[in-house]
Amino acid sequence: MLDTLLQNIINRDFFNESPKIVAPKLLGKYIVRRIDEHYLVGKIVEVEAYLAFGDAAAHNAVGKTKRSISLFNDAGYTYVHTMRQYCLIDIVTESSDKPGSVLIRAIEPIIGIDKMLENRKVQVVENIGNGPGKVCMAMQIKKEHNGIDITDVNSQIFICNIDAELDVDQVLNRNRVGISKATELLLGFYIKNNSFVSKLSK
DNA sequence: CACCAGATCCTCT
DNA sequence: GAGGATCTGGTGG
Repeated sequence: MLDTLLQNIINRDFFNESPKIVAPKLLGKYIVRRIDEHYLVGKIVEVEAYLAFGDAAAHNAVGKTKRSISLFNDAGYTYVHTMRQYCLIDIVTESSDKPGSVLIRAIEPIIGIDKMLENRKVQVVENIGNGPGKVCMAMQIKKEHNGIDITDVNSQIFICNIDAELDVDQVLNRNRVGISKATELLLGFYIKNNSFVSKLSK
């Protein structure tokens, strides 16, 4: 399976659309984290779109700053930032003059499950990656991975596609989680009946 | 320089 | 379901 993944890396064109288009397309794709010679892989089961313009919850809302500068890269680069003591990872969409992105909120562990359980210090597989901070802890994604090219097989992080497209009725839509601005926008997307999607705390 | 909100998570009740 | 841990960047004085 790993070999098949490595032969099916998603190219930049896939990400070169608006975040609200890219977000649902990313569901069911595989995020691969290479650490030296071994791999951690998770299926993306929940994402959120953050728009390039007019989105008060997006980190680009106040323009280009030290924190948000990676959002102004071209499509297919990472935007890793810290939220309190945790890291979160986005994929940048569209071209550099349109700083939108898609947050990876949850993964279903596929390869390297024992290592990810250890990274997360948990016993239950469902608790490995059901939250954006948990995804980064499980896959050992840190600030140093900000601004890297996820369409390059030589990168430490890239994204692959080996499954058929999800049926539209398998994708559900909801408000974004954990924000206080622009809460009315339905820019959260997740796979229906998937037990690895993050819980709503409220 | 000080303050404070924030795309979170964990440990209790 | 509530509250605390913990920390960095953005903003204003």
